[in-house]
Amino acid sequence: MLSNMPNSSSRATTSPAMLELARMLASCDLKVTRPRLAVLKILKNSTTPLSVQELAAALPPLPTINGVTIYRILESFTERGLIRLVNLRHNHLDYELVERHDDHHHIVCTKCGLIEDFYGCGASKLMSAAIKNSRHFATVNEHSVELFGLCKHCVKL
Amino acid sequence: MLSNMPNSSSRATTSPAMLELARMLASCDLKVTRPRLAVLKILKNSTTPLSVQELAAALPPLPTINGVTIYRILESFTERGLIRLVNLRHNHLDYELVERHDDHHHIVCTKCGLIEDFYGCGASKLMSAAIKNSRHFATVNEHSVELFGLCKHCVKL
DNA sequence: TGGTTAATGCAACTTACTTGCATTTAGAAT
DNA sequence: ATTCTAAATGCAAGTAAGTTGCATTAACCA
Repeated sequence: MLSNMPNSSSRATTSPAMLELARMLASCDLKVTRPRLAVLKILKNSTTPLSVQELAAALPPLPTINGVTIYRILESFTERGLIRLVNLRHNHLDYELVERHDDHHHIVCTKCGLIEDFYGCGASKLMSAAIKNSRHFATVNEHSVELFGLCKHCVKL
Repeated sequence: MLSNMPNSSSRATTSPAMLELARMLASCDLKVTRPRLAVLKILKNSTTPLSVQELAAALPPLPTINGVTIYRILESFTERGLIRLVNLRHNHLDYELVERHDDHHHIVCTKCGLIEDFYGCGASKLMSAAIKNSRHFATVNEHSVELFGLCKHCVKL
C-alpha cells in the first residue's frame, strides 16, 4: 500500500529515502502526503533541532505548503511521538525527530548557540530513583537532558 | 539603600519578604521597582513554573503593569540568571526562579500535567563525562533534566 | 535634594498562531 | 482500475503574542 505515493502521477522518483519517510508516517497511522513528507524530510536531514520558522524556511518553495498546514503537521507529529519539542535556551522551542532508542541529548553553547549531540545519559537509574522517592507518580518513561556550557571557541573570548 | 522602596510614599508595608525580593534584585544589579517586585514575588511564591500568561494573570490588577513591561522584565531577569525557561512539554516554555544550588528538576505527568519537583540528579558526573567526550566544548556548567511519566491518578485511567 | 540614566507606559506595529469552511486527496473497498 | 469517505490541505479571516520607538516617570547615586 506504500506503492501509492503522493505525486505518483508525477515524475517523482520515490527514492528509498522517501520510502523510508513514508514508512515512518504510515507506522504512526499518518496518511502519507506531500506536505508531511516534506516536513519530515527536513527534520530527518537536519543536524539540529529546528524552530517552526527555520523549518518553514527550509521547505521547498514550490509547490508551496500553507503555513496553517505546517502547524497542523507539527501538531500531529508531536501527538504521535514522531517529533518532540526541546528547549535549548534559545528563547523558543525547537522541533526534533524522536529516535527509537531515545537517549539523545544536547550540549549547547550559551554564547554562540552551537549544538553538539550526546547519547546515553544514564537516566534509567535516575528514573527508577525518582519513581521510588516520588509522592505522586506511578511511572516515569521519558526524560530530557540538556547541558549548557561554552564551546572551545567562545571560551577564549 | 534598600530602605528607599518603591511606593515608599504609599501605605506599603515593606515586609521582610519584600525586603528579600528587593535584595534579590539588587544583587543582580537590577533596580528595585514595583513591577519587578510584583513579577518576582509571583515567581517566588509559585509552586510550579509559569507561562507568561499565567504570570500576567497572577499580577495584582491595580496598579496595572503594562504587558510590554512584563516581557522586558522577564528578559532582564533571564539575562541576569534570576529566572530560567523550562520545557515541561506543555507546548510552551515556562518561567521559574533559579535557586542557588540549582539541581532542581521536575517530573511531569504527560496526561494531566501534574508537576512534582525533585532535587539532585547526579549530573555532575554526566557533565564531566560529556566534556571529556565532547569534540567542540570546553566547559559545561549548567544542565536541565526533566522526567515524564504518569501520576498515580492518571495511570489508572 | 536634585540629576542622570534606566525602567515603565502607551500606541502602533509585526509576527505567531488559530478557526471555520470549502476543496482536494490518501487509502480502503469494490 | 474506480469509487467512496474520512482526513488533510488551502484559503480567508481573525485573535493573540510579542516587538519597537518614543515620551514620561522614577530609582538611586552624588
